[in-house]
Amino acid sequence: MNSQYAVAVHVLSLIDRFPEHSSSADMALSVGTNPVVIRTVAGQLRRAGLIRTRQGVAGASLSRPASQITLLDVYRAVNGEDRVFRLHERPHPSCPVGANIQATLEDRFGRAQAALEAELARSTLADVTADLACRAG
Amino acid sequence: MNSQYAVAVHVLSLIDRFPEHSSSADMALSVGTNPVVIRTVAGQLRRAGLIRTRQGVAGASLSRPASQITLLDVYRAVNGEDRVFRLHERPHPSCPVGANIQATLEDRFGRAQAALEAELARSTLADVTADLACRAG
DNA sequence: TCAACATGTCAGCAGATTAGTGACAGGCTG
DNA sequence: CAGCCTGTCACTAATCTGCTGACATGTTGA
Repeated sequence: MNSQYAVAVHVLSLIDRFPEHSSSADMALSVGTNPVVIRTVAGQLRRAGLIRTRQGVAGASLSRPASQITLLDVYRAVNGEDRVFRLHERPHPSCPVGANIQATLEDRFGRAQAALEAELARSTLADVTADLACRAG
Repeated sequence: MNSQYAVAVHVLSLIDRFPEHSSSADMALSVGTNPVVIRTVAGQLRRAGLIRTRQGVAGASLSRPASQITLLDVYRAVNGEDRVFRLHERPHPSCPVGANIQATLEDRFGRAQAALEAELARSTLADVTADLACRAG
């Protein structure tokens, strides 16, 4: 898993708390990376319908309230259909184990993925920014 | 996540069901890879205390019953302390968001990781091999 | 004893992934 | 129209991934 997910949550938190400083240059300072990286992540969030941006105009805004954006939404926006666990590619079809291991693993790994996503769905962006405000004192 | 985890479960299933064909060469055939890959994964499983091997002697054996080896044990054997989600490295310490985002994400991502691991702990190697036997008919 | 074979481990390779960066087309605003 | 912004591309360097040859070391049976 690349760190784009963490960057995406960071970016959304900035847009929620400091919309007046949500240009790619400003957010790049807070995230500690290049503005192009911010614009790339913002593009994924925009295509997922989580934020609104306008070419040529600094800043971004949330498409819906922070309380209605879950960490699962962000995960899907950044990760697409990728799963946490990967299968090996070429198990031997003539071996009783090799012939069936992929289906079995897909089942078990799928349950783990579902548990992960269910937990992500329990946190919203509002929870995150409330937590940030609490920590900032 | 690399596919070593899937390979590790495959290897353990082979050792459980066909211990007489658990040389690195035989298992490499079933997994569809090079024997060195099998020996590397087997080394991780051995260091984690899940299997026993002897240098110079073909084959491996489980260190304890398959019903007492969970998929979480295998995950930890192969993955060490690595977590599914990565944080970005250099958030800005002077920004209220940047200064606290890592702690917040560590908390939320940690819960998701815990949910994932709890689900993995619910499956044992015995469950996997039973499933394989069922599918093989 | 020794030939044959096995494991354990390392080094190196090619291809994919990751993060960062410069460049620039195109849009907005005063 | 000057200046600034976003969206996107191409390129680089570093890292990761899977595979493979090589070889030291241990075991076994003749």
